[in-house]
Amino acid sequence: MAPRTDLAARSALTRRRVLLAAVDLADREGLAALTMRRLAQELEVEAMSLYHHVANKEAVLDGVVEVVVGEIVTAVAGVGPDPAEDWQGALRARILTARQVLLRHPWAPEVIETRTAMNAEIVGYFDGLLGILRAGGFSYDLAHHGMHALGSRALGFTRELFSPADPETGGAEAMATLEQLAGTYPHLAGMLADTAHQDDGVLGWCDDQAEFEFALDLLLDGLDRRLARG
Amino acid sequence: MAPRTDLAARSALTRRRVLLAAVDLADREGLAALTMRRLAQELEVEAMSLYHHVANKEAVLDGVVEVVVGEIVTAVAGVGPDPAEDWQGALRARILTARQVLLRHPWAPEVIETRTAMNAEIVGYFDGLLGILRAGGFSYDLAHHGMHALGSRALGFTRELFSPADPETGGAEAMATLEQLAGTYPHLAGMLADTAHQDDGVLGWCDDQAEFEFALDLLLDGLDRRLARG
DNA sequence: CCAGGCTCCTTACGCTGTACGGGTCACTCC
DNA sequence: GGAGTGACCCGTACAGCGTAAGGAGCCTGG
Repeated sequence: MAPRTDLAARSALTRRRVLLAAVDLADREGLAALTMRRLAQELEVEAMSLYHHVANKEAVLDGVVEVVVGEIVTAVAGVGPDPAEDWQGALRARILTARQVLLRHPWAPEVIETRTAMNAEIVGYFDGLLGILRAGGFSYDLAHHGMHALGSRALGFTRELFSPADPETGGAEAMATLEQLAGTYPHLAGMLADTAHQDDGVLGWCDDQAEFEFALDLLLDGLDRRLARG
Repeated sequence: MAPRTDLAARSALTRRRVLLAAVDLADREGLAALTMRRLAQELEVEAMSLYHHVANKEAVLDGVVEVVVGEIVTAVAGVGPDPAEDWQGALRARILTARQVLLRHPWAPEVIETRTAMNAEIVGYFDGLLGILRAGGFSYDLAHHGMHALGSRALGFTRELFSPADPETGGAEAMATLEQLAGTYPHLAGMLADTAHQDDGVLGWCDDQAEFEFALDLLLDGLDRRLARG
């Protein structure tokens, strides 16, 4: 029964549409909600229908990374100074732009880190970064080391260790366990006491953006010295 | 039926025994094999019995991190020079020792990065690192930035982006896709050509240990300059 | 002696990814 | 024009996951 004239209305599934829906779903409801059934539901389709456009769930995850990195590639196009004159500035601008994109997809780092193969978008992005270093006078060897040293930071993210799921109560919680153990952890207690009065007090004192830039500049400076050293 | 005199023989389940078995299982068969049923089977027990010693699977994962970091804490005890005289050497020695421990548990980084709360072992380890920086003359503020900059490297690991599951064929595979796209990715192609003749050729040219130390020294040097700068 | 509480087991539920076997459409080619 | 062909989608089913609920045997304290 049920005349399926709605086929056109649903405008036909494509790999692209599946992947965009997956990104959208993860953005709205988190990575855990990204299941094949839920994704299919989002596209008003049955789960098994997805398998005609993607090989399996891994392929979906590969695909969403492709989409997100595509966003990055688009966003970084043309930003920053001329690398031949200021490679540090050029690299810095690109990486901070990439970070802005990833802040819109907080689930993406977790997915990216579980990928084992590159895709065209990623390779292209890295090739661009490498081009900046080369324009700045880097040897292939030093550039290679530099890219490794940047690691995931090159894509604009670093995974914070033990960041509480709920920053609201998480900070206070960590604070409490720390205070009651101040005797056994003198240095942490000291650091806490030192920074407590200059900020709001809880572990929310860590400014992600500032820490990211601090570490990035540390690395860029270090690379610059290696470059000057020859 | 089945007289259960074997209770003593199985020497009674404890939280500790569960966690050690979990670490052992992950070491032997990988993280994917670490399921509640499989773990129970390892301990010659039914899955639900585990829940009398651990709250749930998350608690198991918290626990294995605790065990692994415990190994690290034991391993780093007393290694390296006196931090008051050589904080860089002291920090370096500790971190490289931690790395050795984690190389024995290749699945651990993935678990560690998904934890949201600290445990006593971790806090203790970090307090020790902080102590080294303080002995080296760091302000609490700079030490804090430094710890963030080190990130997971402080525990001896960094997650490589897109490292192939099978390094054997993975490198050659990446190589192949790269070669055929040399035109569109000139810098990567150039780097490949440059390094190909000085090593075995495939992407196995990346020496993890060397890259880790390069980046670590970059950061330590950078911190030293910030320290000297005041 | 026996009540209570650990420990452990059995069963079952809802969820996951996905293999398999269709059914229905748009199109192509004789 | 009618038959075939392939793309697309669905329904059902299975094995495996984490874990809630309840029951059985043993150890210990009153």
